[in-house]
Amino acid sequence: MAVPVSRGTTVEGLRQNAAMLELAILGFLHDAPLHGYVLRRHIAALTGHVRPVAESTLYPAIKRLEKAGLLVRATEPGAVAAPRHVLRLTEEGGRELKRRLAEPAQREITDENHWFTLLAFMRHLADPAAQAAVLRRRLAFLEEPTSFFYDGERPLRAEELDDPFRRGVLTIARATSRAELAWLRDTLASLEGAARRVSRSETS
Amino acid sequence: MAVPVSRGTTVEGLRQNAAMLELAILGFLHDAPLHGYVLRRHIAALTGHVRPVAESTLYPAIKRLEKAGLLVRATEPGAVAAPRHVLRLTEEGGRELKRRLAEPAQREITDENHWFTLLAFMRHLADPAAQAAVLRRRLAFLEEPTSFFYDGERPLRAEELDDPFRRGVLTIARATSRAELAWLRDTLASLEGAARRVSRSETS
DNA sequence: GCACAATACCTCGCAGACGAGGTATTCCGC
DNA sequence: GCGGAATACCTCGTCTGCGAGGTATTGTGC
Repeated sequence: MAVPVSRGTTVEGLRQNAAMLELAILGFLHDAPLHGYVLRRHIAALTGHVRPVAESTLYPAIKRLEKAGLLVRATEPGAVAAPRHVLRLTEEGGRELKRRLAEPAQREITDENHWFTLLAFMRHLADPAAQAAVLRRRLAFLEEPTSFFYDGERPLRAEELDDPFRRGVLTIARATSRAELAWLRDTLASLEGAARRVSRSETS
Repeated sequence: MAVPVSRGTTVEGLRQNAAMLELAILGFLHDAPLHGYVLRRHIAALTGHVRPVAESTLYPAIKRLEKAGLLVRATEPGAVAAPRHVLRLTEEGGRELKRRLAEPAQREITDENHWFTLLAFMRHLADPAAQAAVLRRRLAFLEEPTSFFYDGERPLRAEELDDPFRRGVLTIARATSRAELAWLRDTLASLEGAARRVSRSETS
């Protein structure tokens, strides 16, 4: 099974959900300055169907990022209603976004919700070699032989289960894994091609 | 887009992650009495590769369930080390498990992590009609045309995206969805057969 | 015979999630 | 001319998540 059940479990520090939300905020603001209400709708579109974000979670998150100097607010007269706080990424905010995209916590790699959020903004990490490095971490995770159900140490396969619901979990997970592995290998190949072209043009 | 951005966001009340952990505890204890340490390894095997659970989250959760009368402890001399607290589901705990399996919060239906946990213990909800009702909720969710990325109101398809990473998200999500829809329809058909057999034998 | 890992459980404190509630403005239907 | 919805933001209190740390016992390698 090789499931580590020792101190700490993750080295990565607290705030796993917060990290995902903050990444989405930074990612959307990298495209264009937005005010909170529109940002909320963007986030609802991205992850809301799976995992809704409450207003009372979003607004404090914006404040945290402002306090950390990653974004600034400009109050504008409301176009249609109350005055709006237009949020703009600072240079430090842009750097932090790239750092978070390049060095995601392990949970960001393993949890599909987090991983999809990471992928949604991965293009902002302009360097193809750095992008490939992150995809390779996901590839390594998917290549580990893990199941959800075990007979002692041995992972069980769908065919070995009587329970139709547990069999469903494994069937679905396997289909996802197959599709993602194919996509990962394709995309890694083209990123590695791009990385070679970049390094060639730099040395010439 | 039809993403509701109004009061509340979810009616279901707090404790979404807690609900998932508690379900896993109740579900494992329904099979057999366990002590905390073994329970922790079971949970690590089930969801730990994706989303590890810290000791300092598990033990308080056990206490909550004990306080709520859903499980009882019996202290046993440690077989190999310190004394162990063997946890056993109460009758009320068994009923609560079934209630949670039959009436999951919406997040339990939409978030894959939660949904897989629900499926892992769905067999404890012995009634095939009740099981089918839960699967139908997931089916309805998957049949809604939702994307992660939009052009205004219109959901974008993988082919329309330039960004290879966002295209990946949609490709993977589509593969998952296809596999799950096939499994859901199969399983619903056989559950509905089982439900008919049950009701026939009850009336005869 | 001594350190170290594994077993087995616990508390504390900080920070985050979010429902409930509040405020103010504008637009639309009637 | 008024009620309701949408826009736009905010605070408060409660509960939860979890890293850091603590305690005690048994088994294993050197």
